[in-house]
Amino acid sequence: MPELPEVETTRRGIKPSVKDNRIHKITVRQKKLRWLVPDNLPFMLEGYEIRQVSRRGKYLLFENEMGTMLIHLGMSGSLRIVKQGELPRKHDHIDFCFKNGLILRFTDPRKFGCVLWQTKGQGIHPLLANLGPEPLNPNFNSKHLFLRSRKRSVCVKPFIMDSKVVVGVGNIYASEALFLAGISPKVPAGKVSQKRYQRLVSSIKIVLKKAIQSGGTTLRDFTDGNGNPGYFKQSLNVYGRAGKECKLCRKHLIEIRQAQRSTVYCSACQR
DNA sequence: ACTTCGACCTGTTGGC
DNA sequence: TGCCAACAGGTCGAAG
Repeated sequence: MPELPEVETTRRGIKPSVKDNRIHKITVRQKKLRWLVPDNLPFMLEGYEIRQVSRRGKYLLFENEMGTMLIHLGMSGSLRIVKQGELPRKHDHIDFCFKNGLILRFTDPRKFGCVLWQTKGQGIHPLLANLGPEPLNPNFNSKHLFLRSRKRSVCVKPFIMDSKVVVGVGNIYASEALFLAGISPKVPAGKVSQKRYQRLVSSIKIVLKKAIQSGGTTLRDFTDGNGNPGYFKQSLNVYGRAGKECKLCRKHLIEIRQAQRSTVYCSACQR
């Protein structure tokens, strides 16, 4: 479900209901997620206020005086604010009940997401330790991509989807950014010039910013934490449009598979 | 150090 | 209409 724009949209949606509010009670109905939900989670969160709601890549970070809870939404996860009394459905795995009467509800049919805890003073969490730069930060630039890609034979699309290279660029926005940059997803990362990486960096930033402004991409059921869908789907040029006409040259868009993921691109506009 | 691939799950879709 | 394989917004960790 979520790439960076959807995670960021979720963060902005839930933050007003969560930040500076005190957790009263946590209910874990399913602790078998990608990793087991730690048993000490209630002990670390109940009775404390959430001081900050931030994001690193696709991880949402909830900070209190004891440490930080990490939530990843995987492929099908979501977080939303519900009113007290709203009954949990089949895949509603965790409720964070706040003193203000609202509930932060974690849902994840496929259970690829995770909810973890990092105690303050224990250093950086291993899952965050080797992440690349944030794509919207200045340290994500053409020099970074150029240097990291030298002598890499992997194709440029899976390369920019590697979270050690840059975080937050998933299958939708990698495809879209490569289209905007006019770069074929099949080019080996190590053969792309720094000049072309400059175009790619700009495209990634533009696509992500625009998607965030649109409230993310709702393909099936993504909403922002308060039930509102995202409107970026109508801006997609290639993702989900295999066989349709390229919006620039009207040639039919091609679909291939790279690293077990589908890639759609225009063989005329992307070289 | 890099590359490839299986694994983790459930729900939806498309072809027959 | 029904069945079943293929596929879906992610990414870790093992094996080569």
